[in-house]
Amino acid sequence: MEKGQTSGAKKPKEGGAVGAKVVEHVRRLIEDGSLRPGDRLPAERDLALQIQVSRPSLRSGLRTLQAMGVIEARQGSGTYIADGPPKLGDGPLRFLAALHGFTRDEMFEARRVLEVGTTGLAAERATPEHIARIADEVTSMFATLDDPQTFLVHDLQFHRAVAAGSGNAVLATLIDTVAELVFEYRRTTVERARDLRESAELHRRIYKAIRDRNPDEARRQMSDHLNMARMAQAAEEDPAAGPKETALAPRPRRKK
Amino acid sequence: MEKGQTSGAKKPKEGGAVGAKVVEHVRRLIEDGSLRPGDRLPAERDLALQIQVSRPSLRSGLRTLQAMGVIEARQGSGTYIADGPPKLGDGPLRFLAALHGFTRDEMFEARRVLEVGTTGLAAERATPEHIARIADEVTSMFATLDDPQTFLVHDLQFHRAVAAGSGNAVLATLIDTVAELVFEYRRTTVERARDLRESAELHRRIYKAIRDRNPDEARRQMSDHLNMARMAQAAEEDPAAGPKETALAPRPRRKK
DNA sequence: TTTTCAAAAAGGTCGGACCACTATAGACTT
DNA sequence: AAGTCTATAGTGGTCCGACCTTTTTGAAAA
Repeated sequence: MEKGQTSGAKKPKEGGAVGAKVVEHVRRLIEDGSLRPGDRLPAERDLALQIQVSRPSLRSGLRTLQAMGVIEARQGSGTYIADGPPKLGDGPLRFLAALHGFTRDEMFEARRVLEVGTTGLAAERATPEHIARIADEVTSMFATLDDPQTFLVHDLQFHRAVAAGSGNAVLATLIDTVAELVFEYRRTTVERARDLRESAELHRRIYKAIRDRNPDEARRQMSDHLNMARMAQAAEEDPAAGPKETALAPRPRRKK
Repeated sequence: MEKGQTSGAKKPKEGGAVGAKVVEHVRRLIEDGSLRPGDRLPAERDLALQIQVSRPSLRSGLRTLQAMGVIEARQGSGTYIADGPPKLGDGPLRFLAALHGFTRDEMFEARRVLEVGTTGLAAERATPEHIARIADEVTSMFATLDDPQTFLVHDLQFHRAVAAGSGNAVLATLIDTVAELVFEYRRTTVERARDLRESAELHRRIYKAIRDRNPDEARRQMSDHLNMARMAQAAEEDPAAGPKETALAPRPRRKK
């Protein structure tokens, strides 16, 4: 009470989240079409004035939007609405995996549920362009059998291409989120992989089923592939034997 | 260059994101077991010292974690690691829906792929406790046929309970994310609903199939239910006739 | 016309001060 | 002594203003 204040401190508008106000404002701009992917937002100093919040609070809200993958800030240039393919940041799932001890098997099972259904849809609806892209990835996989890291990239791209072939962006986004996490993890073990050729062959069969417009076969092949991949990864992790509690999150070490 | 600086300004450690440093630090604490759900983080001022960043930067990182649903800040008390059920904030998907124009049909299709597979798993593995909870929700639905809003809550709870019955937390999280968005939207139209009784009946059939350990039947019933729900919502939106481009995201109004 | 470079613009970071809410220890009442 | 109330310390929330780094851009120079 005795010390003076450098400048002014206003009254707190509502109770809590001024940052939320920013998110809400931007959401409205997007939902009513004023902002579209690729557009640039007003400068922070200007936007702060428009929304009637301070710049720190504005930045707080923008940071939230950034974490959600909605906007992208480029220093010196501006802040832009994300325009790439829909992306549900891999961060969240990764944290959830660490927090709740998601196991590798759970991740693969989730992929199986997602991708089996989606692959069936792709077999029904994929356009020739989609099918061509899927074929390209299969070819690339066969071409990189001796380079596990690159092989893995094309593996992921293959699954992305199939998901795109389903024509359902929601499913494609979900698959991408889960698959990316699995692949990121596998990147560290793939060097010990066996049977890259067999893996490529299984992908080829999925491709053929989609090309032949055979949803049931496509589903079956995708299911087989993911089961195989799950076991392969288990073997890579524990070359010895019995894979058991191998989780993405580590042992529960408690301090208290 | 000519004006004095109030206080100090350090050299920029690395290139860019100091906030990312915070996220990374917390991630490590979680992944190595030092922080577990429900734990309290050190006070911002202390944590900032530990990580060697300023408090604003620390808060920036914490805001990111908050957006990901990893932490929860309680004013006057502290910042805590989220402990509830895994939650992949609905925010992101909602924005993606607005940005990329996800349609209602796409959302329902994603749910169908996710929930049909998951329901099959639930029919195989649900414990008696899980089954009891599913039964409770069905009962509640029949008890609230005259209160659409409450009915809807139990509808959502039913699907959550089924997902929990699958024993797969990853799938449960994904379903929750998508379903919540769909329900949030439907909350605005459900007042015009017809046939709440028929909807309850369909849920009861899913429950029975799970109880009877009949995965195929459970899958079939869930698929039917979601198809029916999709059409029902279309009717609620457009009581007149032909449901067409009704999307979660609005018309593309462009300024330029 | 092309190249160069310095100013402007925009996001990133920082320190400090103050506000609002919570929880708790100590004082007061009973 | 037990219960209640209140002052206070602690913690997150907000704001300001200044400065840094990067990008962009337009004018000057070649």
